Formats: sequence, structure tokens, C-alpha cells
Amino acid sequence: MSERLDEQARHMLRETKLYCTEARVAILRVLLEANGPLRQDQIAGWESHKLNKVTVYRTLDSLAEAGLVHRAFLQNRAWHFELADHCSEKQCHPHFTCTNCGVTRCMTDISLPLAKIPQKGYVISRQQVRLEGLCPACA
Amino acid sequence: MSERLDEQARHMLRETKLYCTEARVAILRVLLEANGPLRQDQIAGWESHKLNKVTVYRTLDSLAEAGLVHRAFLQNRAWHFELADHCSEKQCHPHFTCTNCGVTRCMTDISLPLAKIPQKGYVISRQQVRLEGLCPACA
DNA sequence: TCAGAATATGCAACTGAGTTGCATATTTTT
DNA sequence: AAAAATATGCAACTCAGTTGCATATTCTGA
Ligand SMILES: [Zn+2]
Ligand SMILES: [Zn+2]
Ligand SMILES: [Zn+2]
Ligand SMILES: [Zn+2]
Repeated sequence: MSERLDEQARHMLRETKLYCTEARVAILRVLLEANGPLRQDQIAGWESHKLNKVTVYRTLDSLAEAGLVHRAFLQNRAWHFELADHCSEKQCHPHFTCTNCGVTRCMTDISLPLAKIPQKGYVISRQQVRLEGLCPACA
Repeated sequence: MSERLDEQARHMLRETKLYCTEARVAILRVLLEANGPLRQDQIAGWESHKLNKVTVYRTLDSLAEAGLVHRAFLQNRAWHFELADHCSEKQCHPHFTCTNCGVTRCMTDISLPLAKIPQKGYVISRQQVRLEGLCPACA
């Protein structure tokens, strides 16, 4: 099954005309396996892959540019990345963060209506929602 | 009228039982005058006030803790602060950022419905929305 | 299949916003 | 006015992100 994910990653890269390098495949695999947003250092250290920090940085940059990956949100000064395919065209799923224990969870089963800007001329290409509160364990 | 703002700032501080210091009054005034979220360095350098960076940092921290000020939900590495009174109890107004020219605008006239989390046990205390796209000038 | 072009990698060194300890100054309270 | 409570500012630190440059990989097309 790791074969399967590798193949999937390679396919995604070919689709977007990105060089199919070891680092890109590894990073896409990590994101495919993860069930939520990850920090760069989490990706770099995933299962002792020991990917170089700068490579991870530049790879995520290229993956984001290609639209395969999104910068989900900034938390504690660090970007959190996740696959873009969890998101619809214009709206990413909301993320909930517990103010007590700090866990962040993808709320893939919720979606809010797209905002309508009354002033003429605005074009919205992406809407992001952040929820803050207490998780079941802390409430 | 700057007298007016000073008085207003002092009043806010007294209300929240915070020490009424020169730095706090100055920073509140800056935020009262500003029409959008500001970075710490913008606040520190506002009209040659030349406030100390660490003081600005700790002051904003205390103002946020007291609920007078909020950290806006933007996609930048630097926090942006604004007065909290633009926000309702559970929801802050959305912020729109133009991906072309970079301007950020408070969308105080829009509001989305509060998210409903289907899973039991979650308590949402705050919802924040970020919009990205093209402003009228860039569209 | 192999040379050359195009692109990615990794080291080291830097940036920039935030953060902290500690001695001193200010504000409040008594 | 003195004491207690809190805020300020310097300097030094953290840490994720970022960049230059030499080297290594990947891709392309003869
Ligand atoms: Zn929790
Ligand atoms: Zn997510
Ligand atoms: Zn614009
Ligand atoms: Zn705002």
C-alpha cells in the first residue's frame, strides 16, 4: 500500500508537470497519509525520513504553487500544510482549534455559505474559516 | 479631537482595570484612529511616536487579554491587531485580502452564519473568516 | 541511450517577528 | 508620601522561514 501512495504521488506530480523527485514524492506521501495539516518540521521528520529543511520548504512552495497543496493556516508562527483536494474550488473546510489543549481539527463535514461582498468589483477566490473554542475533551 | 480620543482610550482602560499608562493610551489611540488591522511595527512607528518594540508587544498582549483588542485572522507571519469592538460576541468581521496588490480590508458589513459542528461536545467561542481574491482596482 | 538543458537539492549564513530576564521607572493604593 | 503592584526598556535570545551558491538530479531530444 505504500507502493500505492507512491504511485498516486507520482501521478499527481506528472499531472502538474512537476519534476518527479524523491523529495516531492516523499512529501506528497506524508500528506496523503496524514489526516490533517502538518508543519514543515513534522513533514521533514515524518517516520525518520529526515528530509532536509530547505528542501521541504522549497518543495512545499512548489506544490502549493502547483495547487496540489494549501497553506491551511498559521499557528504558533508556523505554517500548516495539507493536500488541497480536501477543499472545494473556492472554499477550504473550516479548522477548529481548542483554546485549552491546543488541538486543531479539520472540520470537513461543515461548510458555510460563500460570503457575498455588497460592494461592486470584488472577486473572491478563496474563503477560509477558523473556529476557536473548546473540544469535547476540554469542554 | 485628539483630546477626545485620548479620553476615550483612558476610559477604556479604566473600564477594564488596566493601569492607565502613556504607552497604553498611545496604542489605543493609534488603533482608534486606524481603520484596519495593524502590525506591531506599524503601531510602534505611528506618526513618529517611536514606541518601544517590547512595550508595544506586551501592551498589545495585555489589551488583547483584557478583550479590548483582537488579533485578526490573516495569512501573514506578523500578527495584525485591531480594536475588538468591531466584532460581535462570537464572530469577528471577515477580512478581505487582495492577492494582487495586497491590501486588506475589514468587511464590517458582511457576516456569515455561525458554524454548527455536528459532533457532540464542541463549544465554539469565536469564528473568524478570511477572504482572498481581487479588489475592485485589481480585478 | 547519452549529452545538454532545465530544475532541484543542501549547506551555511541570514532575516524578522516574537519572546524573556532583569534592573529600573510609573502608576495605584494605603 | 511610602509601599505595593505593575509597566517599561535594554540586550540578548528563539525559531520558522528565507536566500545565495555550488552541486546533484531529472528530463528532453538527438
Ligand atoms: Zn481541547
Ligand atoms: Zn484541514
Ligand atoms: Zn488589489
Ligand atoms: Zn477588521
